[in-house]
Amino acid sequence: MKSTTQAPYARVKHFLKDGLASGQWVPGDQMPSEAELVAQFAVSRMTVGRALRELQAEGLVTRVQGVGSFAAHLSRVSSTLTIRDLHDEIVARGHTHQANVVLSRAEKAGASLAAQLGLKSGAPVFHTLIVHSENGVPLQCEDRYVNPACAPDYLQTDFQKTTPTQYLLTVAPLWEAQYSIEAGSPTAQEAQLLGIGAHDPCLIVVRRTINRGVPITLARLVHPGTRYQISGAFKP
Amino acid sequence: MKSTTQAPYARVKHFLKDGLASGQWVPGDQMPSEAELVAQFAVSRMTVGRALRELQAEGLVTRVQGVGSFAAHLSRVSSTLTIRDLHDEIVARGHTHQANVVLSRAEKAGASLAAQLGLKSGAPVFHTLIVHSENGVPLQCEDRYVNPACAPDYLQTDFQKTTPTQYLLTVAPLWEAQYSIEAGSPTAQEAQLLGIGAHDPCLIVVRRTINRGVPITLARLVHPGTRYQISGAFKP
DNA sequence: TAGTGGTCTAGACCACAGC
DNA sequence: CTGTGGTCTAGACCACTAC
Repeated sequence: MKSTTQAPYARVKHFLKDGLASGQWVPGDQMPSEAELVAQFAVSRMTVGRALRELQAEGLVTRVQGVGSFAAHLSRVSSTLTIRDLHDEIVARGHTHQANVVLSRAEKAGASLAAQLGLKSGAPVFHTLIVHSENGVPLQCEDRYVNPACAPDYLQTDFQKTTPTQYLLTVAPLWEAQYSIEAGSPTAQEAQLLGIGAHDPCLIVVRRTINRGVPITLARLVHPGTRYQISGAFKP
Repeated sequence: MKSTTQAPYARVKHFLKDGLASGQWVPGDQMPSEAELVAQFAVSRMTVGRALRELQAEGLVTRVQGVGSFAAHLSRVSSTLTIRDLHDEIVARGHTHQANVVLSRAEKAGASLAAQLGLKSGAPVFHTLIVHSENGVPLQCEDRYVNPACAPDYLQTDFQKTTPTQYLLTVAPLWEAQYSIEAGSPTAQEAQLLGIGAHDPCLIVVRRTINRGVPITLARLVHPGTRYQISGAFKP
């Protein structure tokens, strides 16, 4: 497929996208029906159907069976937030990554933690505290609890070579995650480990990962506000 | 389509998803070819093609023409970050939203700002500073610059009723955005407007919006760390 | 050459909404 | 009833990769 000769479904898709971008159809407007597009572009219904289905998946079009296709209301603009493994992220920048394992042991879960990992209060959990550095500068303090049932060999991992995220992806593909991102102050220990002041702003990501309904891990990732940011783009 | 009787393409898709979730295919493994799935499920190639194409769009499968389909490496886990309009977000929680317009005027753009908005240095830009409150509590300080060419009537908007985001969506659908999220301290003015201490951690989102290659607006959104967080989920 | 994915067609049946 | 989208089929041609 040459770049100058797009596939028919792509031509239909771009035609509709252009119309949306130029305001030809404003949110709520009814868009051409599949039959109209079939006639206009002299293609089969499968082809225009694919174009519309992909636009729907991208959130640009709303379709209702028996009614029609409509320009979507874009009051919610969704972007793609990519949570990369920190090791990959650092290496991709051409820098060196170093992990300092502060703590790695089994503990008894408190009530709150047990609830979040789907365990009974007092059940054993794995706990690691690792400081990740980029070119020697502390970038993230990773405080993580792991459900032993999902990763019995977790504590035997050499976290200097394999990040917990990488290891956990091998034992259980990541199929569901809840996260929250907020700004806050580090704990006294975190401030010391990261080499920052007790009141320096930090970007804190809390992430809970679940595989097939079973909670795997709960992580609190603390980053110095001056050294780390999350960035991304929204491109329809 | 009954919930107990899935569409064929969905059955194929779930079969492959289950296999990936259970580790039947680990990242890098070759998955069944279209022809094999056609035989196994007794469906047409279009149907298995759709299943595989959607899995590819979800980032779970990598496909290479002439080679095959493979379980994707999930080192990058992408989630969907939804940037909702703050007004909608507050109203959705059943709370009241109030906007306090601190500043609304035209200014001359400095070099850096002009560059980011694609203007000449010294060209006029619209500048608004609005404090958004939820149930009377300041939640966001919105410092925004707007390209006058894209929204000539911007300053005539009643920001008590319509947020800048809502207005800008009407004059130009949002087609591209770059954002960064970081933790930092507020400026002295922001601290005062938000009613927080000068060193309280804040979640700062900087967003630049572009429509059809033309920069529309640049916004700095400062939120008190104790009152605001971004949350979301990753669900394949 | 054989196997893979990428795409298209022409028609079909169904479910649903509105008149 | 008509018009809409939701889905499927059976076969086809092409481009690419590997051998």
